Amino acid sequence: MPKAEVLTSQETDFPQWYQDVLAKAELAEGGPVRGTMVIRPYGYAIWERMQAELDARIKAAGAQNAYFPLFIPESYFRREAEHVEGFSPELAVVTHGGGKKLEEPVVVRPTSETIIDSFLAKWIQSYRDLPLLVNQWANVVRWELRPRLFLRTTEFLWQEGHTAHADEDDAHRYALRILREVYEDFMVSVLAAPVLVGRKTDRERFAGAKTTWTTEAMMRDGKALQMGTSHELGQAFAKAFGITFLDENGQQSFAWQTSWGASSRLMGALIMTHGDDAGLRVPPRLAPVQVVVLAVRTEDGAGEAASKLAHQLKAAGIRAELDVRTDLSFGRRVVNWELKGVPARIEVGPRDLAAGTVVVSRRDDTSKVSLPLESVVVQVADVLESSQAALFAEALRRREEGTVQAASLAEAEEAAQTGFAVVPGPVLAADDGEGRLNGAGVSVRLLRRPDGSLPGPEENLADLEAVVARAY
RNA sequence: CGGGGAGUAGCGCAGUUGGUAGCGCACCUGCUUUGGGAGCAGGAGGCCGCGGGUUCAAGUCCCGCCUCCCCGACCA
Repeated sequence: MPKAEVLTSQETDFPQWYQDVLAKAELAEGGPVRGTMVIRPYGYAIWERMQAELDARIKAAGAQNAYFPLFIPESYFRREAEHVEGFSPELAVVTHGGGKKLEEPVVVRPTSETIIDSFLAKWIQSYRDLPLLVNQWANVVRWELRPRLFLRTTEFLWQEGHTAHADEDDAHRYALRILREVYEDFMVSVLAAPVLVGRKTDRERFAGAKTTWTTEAMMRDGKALQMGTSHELGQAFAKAFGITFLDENGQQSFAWQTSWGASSRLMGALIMTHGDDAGLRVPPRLAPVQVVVLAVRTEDGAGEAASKLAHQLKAAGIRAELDVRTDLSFGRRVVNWELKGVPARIEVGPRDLAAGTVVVSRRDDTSKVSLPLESVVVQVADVLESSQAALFAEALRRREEGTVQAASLAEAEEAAQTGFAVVPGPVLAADDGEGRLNGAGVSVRLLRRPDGSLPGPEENLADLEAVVARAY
């Protein structure tokens, strides 16, 4: 039983490694139409865990789920100039239905501001109706020129929140609340991804937004990935769709709005933040399977003991799965569970049982330890928490080691070949620094204050610093 | 749309001067195995991208078309 490379190594060819993980961990594959994606059961189980964790936070922030149509009249898009300009090139448009040419073409939603706002306009009459906070889980379509599974697909899954507020300050505070309490918290405490938070430059802003706030993380190849964004839309959409209300003084006003989203791209973030040359590594708080109990053999009571242990783990609230497929070799099964990134594996065999122990193996650091059978249920919970913390710490260290201070554009461009560069605002502001970086394949991921805190929506570039990188 | 590749078994690939379609992995059956991708034996699986042409004969040569992948511009 020779030990061969299971995957293309990250160092050899990172994109190929990514593809290998998708296939071998049975996460996803391409569909027959270019840019479409089939999410396989194990991949979807992880996505459902992401949804559950995000959804709980969204609801805690006061938003309610609703559902709006997939099809949007084409004319709706033309009502907001910047929005239509940004999205026109990537719209999928239905021109025929029921065997006949449609009177007005119908757009397959690329995002739902226009359709949702047209209903908010009907639902909002009074300041008492505000804030109005809705979210939907949906698929959207953007006709992408160069798709990559999970990272950039023509059809993708996401949640999109849309809110209306009585004044600008309330909208501003809510956009930041979503950024912090939904996105940052999920990414840090569940996904174990040390994200940076900041403001987008005008160039990187959402089409139609006044201000875009973002969460960005460094992938293992040093590139940046935008993970969740929260937009302050001002009153532009309210004016385009007629979202007005009477305030306390009986004055007619336009609502102030936000929209915010995080997508199945988070699956790509998971893979590229934690995956290694043995496959995926899923943080325990996210993992649909936290512990696999693997019966080495079924003889001498090992099968029964493994089954009993799996039940005890489930009863203790741990997401456990039993593997008694002894028609497959031990090594084969171990490799498969490692590819899928299950955080902990408990091996139960006759040899262990004779000693009253089991072997607990951690996916994050590959360590193995023999523990007493009676106490393993309690101890494995500690192992899971420890593993969660270790994955975050490892990703944070990687980002810190891969980030350099750059005093010039040339230094920034150089550093961005392998990681992040922090550039003083004045350096970026002079001579269209951002445009010149873009020309070199480097983009401004976010702006923040030099002390790392979030700037105000209007704070000047000269007083801020930028994190720049190559990005997905 | 510009530049570069590739279409042959589920996946990855080979196929010579044209001459009956092959290899590895995966799959099925049986036996032996199982503490880090098991071994042996037997077996199943093909519109060789599509259309035309040359030829006694085309995966192979010629013409046309289609699709996919990689690198750039757009982007969650």
